[in-house]
Amino acid sequence: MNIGDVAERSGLPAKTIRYYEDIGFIKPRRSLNGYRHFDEKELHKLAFIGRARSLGFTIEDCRSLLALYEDKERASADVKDIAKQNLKEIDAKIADLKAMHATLSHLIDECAGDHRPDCPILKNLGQT
Amino acid sequence: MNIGDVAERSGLPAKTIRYYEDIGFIKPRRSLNGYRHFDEKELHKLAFIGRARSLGFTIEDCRSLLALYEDKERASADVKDIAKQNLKEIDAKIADLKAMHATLSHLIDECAGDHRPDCPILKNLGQT
DNA sequence: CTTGACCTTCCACTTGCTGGAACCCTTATG
DNA sequence: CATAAGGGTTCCAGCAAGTGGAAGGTCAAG
Repeated sequence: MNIGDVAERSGLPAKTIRYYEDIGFIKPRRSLNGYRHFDEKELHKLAFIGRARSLGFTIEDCRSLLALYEDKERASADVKDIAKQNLKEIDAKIADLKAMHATLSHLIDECAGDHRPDCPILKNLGQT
Repeated sequence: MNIGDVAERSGLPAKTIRYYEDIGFIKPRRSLNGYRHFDEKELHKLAFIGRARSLGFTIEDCRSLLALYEDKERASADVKDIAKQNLKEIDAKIADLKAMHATLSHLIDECAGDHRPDCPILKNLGQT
């Protein structure tokens, strides 16, 4: 497979795949013409990374998960720890966003939103 | 005020304040020794930006909000539009994070988390 | 006089890509 | 055979929104 096929099958842009090679996730062989040549295993690995990324795992998380994935001896507890840590971060982000939501929607409700210059949103932001 | 005082009173790191000068939010005068010299107005502006940023407004949003803030003729509707757009983005982020949360906590629940190598989290990520 | 706390500038790095330029390779068509 | 389209390659730059650090100037106290 060339990079375009892998891009299509993994759902990742070709640029991203080259980037993932740069940072050492994959090491595809090269054809005589210099093109990257991917096998199923690498496609699989890229798809794995793509799914992990879409679940909010960082690149470094992916590195750990991949290592665990390829280590037949690893304990599921190690993986669970990473996932749990990730879940905690997700929870924190949700809490933050909810607080923002509350403040902002309160301000929006109070704002007349007409042509008059009086605006509680700016008033609030400007409070020293 | 020197930058340290402003940093303390605004809650922004000095580095960030210099950065905000770089991108044109403020133009503090300089003392003879080259130190930045801030007045209350600039402190106020920085605090305004800090609050807006903590509500999730981007730097570009802040630029618009500041312009509106300093324009006595502006209609509150303009401000409300920016805030509403922001709220929409917050909602979308919350929805995304909730979806991640659901998937991940489901996987975590299914994972034994012991020393055995069988792990549903990796199994799921590896599904081609 | 020296120490330590400030301040200055500038450059590099972060995260996770993305865009573009300039160029090479392959295949199909006029 | 020329050429054009549509792959591929490299490298360089940039995004947001700062953060870290080096190298150096300034100021007040002991």
